[in-house]
Amino acid sequence: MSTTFWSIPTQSTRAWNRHATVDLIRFTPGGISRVEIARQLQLTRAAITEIINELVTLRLVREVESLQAGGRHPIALEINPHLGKVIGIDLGATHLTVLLSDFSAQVLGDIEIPININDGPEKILPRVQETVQRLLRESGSSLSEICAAGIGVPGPIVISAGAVGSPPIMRGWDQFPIVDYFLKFFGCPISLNNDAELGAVGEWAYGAGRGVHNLAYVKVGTGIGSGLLLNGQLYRGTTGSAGEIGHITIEENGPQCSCGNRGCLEALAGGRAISQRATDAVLNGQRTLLSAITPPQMITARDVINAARSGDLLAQNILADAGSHLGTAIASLVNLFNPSMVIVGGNVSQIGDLFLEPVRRTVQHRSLAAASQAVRITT
Amino acid sequence: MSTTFWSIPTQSTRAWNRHATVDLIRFTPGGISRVEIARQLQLTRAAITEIINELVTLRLVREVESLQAGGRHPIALEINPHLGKVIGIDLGATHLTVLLSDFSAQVLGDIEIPININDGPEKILPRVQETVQRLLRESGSSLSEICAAGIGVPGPIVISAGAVGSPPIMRGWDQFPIVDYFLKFFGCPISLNNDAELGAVGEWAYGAGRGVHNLAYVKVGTGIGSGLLLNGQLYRGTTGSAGEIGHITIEENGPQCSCGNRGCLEALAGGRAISQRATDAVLNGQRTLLSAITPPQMITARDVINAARSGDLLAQNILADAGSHLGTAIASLVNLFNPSMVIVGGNVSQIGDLFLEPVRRTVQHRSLAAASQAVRITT
DNA sequence: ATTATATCGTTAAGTTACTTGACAATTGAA
DNA sequence: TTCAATTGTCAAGTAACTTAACGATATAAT
Repeated sequence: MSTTFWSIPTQSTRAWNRHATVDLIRFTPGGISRVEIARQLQLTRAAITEIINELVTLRLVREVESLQAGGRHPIALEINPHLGKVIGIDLGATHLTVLLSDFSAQVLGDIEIPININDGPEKILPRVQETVQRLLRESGSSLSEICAAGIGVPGPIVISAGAVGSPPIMRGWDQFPIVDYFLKFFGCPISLNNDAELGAVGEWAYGAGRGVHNLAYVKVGTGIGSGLLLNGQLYRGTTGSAGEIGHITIEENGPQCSCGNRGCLEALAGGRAISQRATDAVLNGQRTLLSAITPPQMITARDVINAARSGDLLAQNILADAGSHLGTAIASLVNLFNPSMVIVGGNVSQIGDLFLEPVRRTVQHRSLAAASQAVRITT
Repeated sequence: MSTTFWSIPTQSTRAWNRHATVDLIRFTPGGISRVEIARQLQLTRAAITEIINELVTLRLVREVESLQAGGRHPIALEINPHLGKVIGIDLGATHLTVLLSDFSAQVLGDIEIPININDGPEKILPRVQETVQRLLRESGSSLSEICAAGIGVPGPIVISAGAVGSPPIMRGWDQFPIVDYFLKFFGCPISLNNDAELGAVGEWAYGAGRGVHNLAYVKVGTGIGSGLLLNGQLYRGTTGSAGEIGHITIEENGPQCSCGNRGCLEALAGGRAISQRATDAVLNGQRTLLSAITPPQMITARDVINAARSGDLLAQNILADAGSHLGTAIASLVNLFNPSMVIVGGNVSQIGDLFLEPVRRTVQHRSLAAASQAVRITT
């Protein structure tokens, strides 16, 4: 819409373009030439030359070998990997993943351990700290080398407070100053983000959604969240809680959800709903590989996924059913957003088309033609 | 998100700022000074002086009387109303409204007539033409004075074609070149837009949502549509069909909808659902003012609204019920978008809190606290 | 081997659209 | 009458591009 009031941030235009240049270099494996950057950013070679000169003197970018043929060989540019290291922390509902990488996003090591997010920050955060230190030891790095850390959590972020705000599946974490905690530990810039939003940006940068302007990333785990990339920008809403697809209503009188309502998507297709349905089926005496797990109350969503992969019919049916419910929610999302791509992530997406087919079919069926024809759904 | 690739549109920066200036003048009743424009657009007085000089020589803007006190009086600027006139056409499912205004958005006259949109463009468009000519005659204007026309339709727009694409409630209009048709008639720039999107921009510019950055406008009529203003920009999606809230699923096994699915919002809270429920109630012999209308099949949504205003209990219940369903859908929208305001428009919104209260209650109840606390719902 | 052609990166001059800072014009209040 | 407060304007300066020419390499053709 052209009726937006805005002015050019004159003092920072160069900063924007510098940032865009760095991102472009980072997200192009194998390096990229000045001319190619100029083409993609719609600037002239001369302008890029100047920006690159700055970045090279800052030692953020370095020149590597030449590339193609057809004339003078372009000089490949890449992020200087020796500038420092980066820590990534993925705080899930049931698992914690810590990851170490260098500045060019090369992974140097990672650790995954089971946790229960509802133990609260006082118990969990020290465990995160231990895990980070173990990872640093194991990969022969030291804390002083870390020059940035990123944290992903399954709840809405209050940016100003550096905390999560009234999260539906993170009991005890409301308003806890997570960023401050890690700031004291790492002593370097900390970025706290919603896990699904990170997924959306990740897919846009490296994955299936590369370069797509309107993209939704739906992360299915214990909870269900989504990250929205609209008009090429991450959209977070007024208070940073946009994309909470897990608690939109599918059935006005559906089953009870942990958030207190009835018929939420999460109550029909979330990790707990899947394990619950499996438990019920086993208790009812249905024939399935899952009967091997005792007591049946201990069946997890991951067990169901594994059984489905091994060909277990009951598990496959449960997942197809969840996929169909997810499809209904995604159809609503498609009607509202009209994105060009929806990417389904999380553990269930690993079983592939077995889960994705019911999703696709339901979306095709339940969303308007104008929108459903434009959307691609993948993992 | 800072990882967006963009470059300053150098050739058009000035055009942007000029446009922003014009908008600011237009949307400030009583005129605005150069200094105030400079403050709001975050530019210097000198820059604004230059832009204003251009606009004044173009005769688009003119200087009026002085304003306040406290120093030298600022010179008020306003849009030159004598530059030309503008036609607005609102093509609803059951009614057509044509409106004539001058350049400063002062309404000079309007006409409303009942139509049936499903008669198709071949029948309807000539009637629009007649109505426009009648309005021009009645207000003493001529076709040659018109220098712009805006058209609102209740369906998704295909901008490149100047037409609507597979609209759920506009049978026979698919891909009909509406813009071309009016271009031949008016011979001036035509702007074709979705009615709900126009509503969103209108509320943002003049109405309850002035200056709000994340705004959803929900238009409840025969169909239900919505216009989305995200990050201060109108969001239309990949193919221009974003905001189709009318066909998101509320009940997976709900009643049949005209779009072919089950349990769409429109099938539960749209104009046709309201009149249908009233007809059924009368046929079942319930006591209501609506029994006066014969045959009961002829009861319209507007009749139900009128009865509710007169205190009819049945009508009030039907509308409260529809409001509750609408609330469920808006709750989903709030969870996904986290807007700071939702504005409910259309005919039903005229009855005010009687309809809005169930909407508010359901949204409060069904959406996450982080999002529902930030949102205001009005008409 | 030499020349032609193509592409890459750099440099210098020009342009746009601002900002800075000085200044005259206007007004209410001391 | 003088002062302080504002508004609007003007001239000079600046950031961040663009244009255009040029030198540096590389492959392909003669």
